[in-house]
Amino acid sequence: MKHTSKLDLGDYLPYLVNRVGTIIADQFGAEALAPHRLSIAMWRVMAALAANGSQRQIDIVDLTSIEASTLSRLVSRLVRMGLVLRARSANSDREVAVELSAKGAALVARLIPIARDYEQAAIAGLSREETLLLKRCLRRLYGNMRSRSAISTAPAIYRTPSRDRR
Amino acid sequence: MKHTSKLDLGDYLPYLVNRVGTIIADQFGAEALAPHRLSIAMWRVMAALAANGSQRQIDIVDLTSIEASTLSRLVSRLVRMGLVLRARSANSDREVAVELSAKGAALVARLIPIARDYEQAAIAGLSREETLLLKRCLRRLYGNMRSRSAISTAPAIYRTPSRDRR
DNA sequence: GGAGAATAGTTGAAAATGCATCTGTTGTAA
DNA sequence: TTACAACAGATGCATTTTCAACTATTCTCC
Repeated sequence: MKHTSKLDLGDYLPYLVNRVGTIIADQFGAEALAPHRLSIAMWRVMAALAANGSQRQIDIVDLTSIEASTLSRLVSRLVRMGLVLRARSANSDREVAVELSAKGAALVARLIPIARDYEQAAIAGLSREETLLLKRCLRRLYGNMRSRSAISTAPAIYRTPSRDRR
Repeated sequence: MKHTSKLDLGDYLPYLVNRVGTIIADQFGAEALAPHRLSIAMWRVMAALAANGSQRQIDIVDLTSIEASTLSRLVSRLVRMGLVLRARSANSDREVAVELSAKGAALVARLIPIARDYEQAAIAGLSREETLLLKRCLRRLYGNMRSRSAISTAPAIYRTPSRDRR
C-alpha cells in the first residue's frame, strides 16, 4: 500500500529530520548552553560567526534561518552580554558587521568541542561510510529545497513559462 | 586538521539536520499550510493524530516535541477551528483524548499527498538505497540521543555507578 | 545626476512560547 | 483507609517571536 492517505511518521522524512534536529538541539541547549545563559539561537549565531568570520546580519539570517527582526534583537542582546561586536560595515553605511568579541570567541572555543561530542553521540554506531553518506544526503536535500524555492521566488523572467499554473 | 576549535558548518551534522528540517517545514508551511490558516505546529499535531489515532495530549507532546502547555492551547485552538475533538478519556478522568474531527480528517487527507510531494522534492536525485539508508540513519540518531537523555533522566538506581562524573 | 526600486536593519504591537504553578486525578504503600 | 507521590492538563505571567511598517542607505537605469 503506497498511496494511502495515512502517514507513517516513522517513515516520513520531514518528520524524521525535524525530530532528530530537535532532540539534539534540546539536549545541547539544556546541558551545554544553559549554564552559560545561552539559547540555541544565540549559539547558532555565534557558531556562524566562528565558522565564517565577521558578517552582515543578513548573511547570518541566511545561515541560521533566524528571522531578520529576531536576529536584530538577538544581536543586541549578545552585544549587551559582551559576546559579539556590532559595527557599521566599512564599505557600506546601511550594513552592519557583526563579529565575535574576544570573550565571545573564547566561549565558542570552549563550546565547540562539546558540540562535537554531541555530534559523536548522535552518530554512534554508524560506520564512517554511513556518516559520510548521511551528510551528503542532507546537503543534497537542502540543495533540492533551496532550488525549489529559488524557482518560485525568482522574477517571472527566469521561470519556465508555464500555461498551467494554478 | 581534526581537532581545531573551528567549526565547519557544512560538515557539522546538527547544523545540516536542522537546516534541512527548517527549510522543508518553512516551504510546506508557507505554500501548503498557510492557505488553510494552519501553522506547522498544528499540522504536526494533526499528522500525529492521523498517523496514530486518538491520543492523550502527553503522547502528542512526545511525538511532536511541542511543549505541554503550548500544546494545551494549540489543541484548544484546533477545537475552536473544528478540526479536532477533545473529550475526557474513557478510562481516566484526568486524561484527555484528542482526535481528529471529520472536518479535520478530511483536511489532513488532502494535505498528506502534498506533504508526500515535498518529501519527494527533497529526496530528488537520491537512489532508493540512499533514501532508505538516510532514513535508517536518522532513526538511529534519534535513538542514540533518546537513550542518552534516558540515562540522565532515570532515577539514580538505574544509572551505571560512575566515580568520574564531572 | 536624479527618481524610484531594492536592500539592510530596526521597531511597535500582536501573537506565540515557555516556565512555574495550580487543580484535579490516579497510583502506591504504610 | 489514608496519606503522599506522581501524573495529565490548564493557566498566569514574563519572555520571545513574528509581521508589518518604517528609516536610512545603496543600486539602477533613464
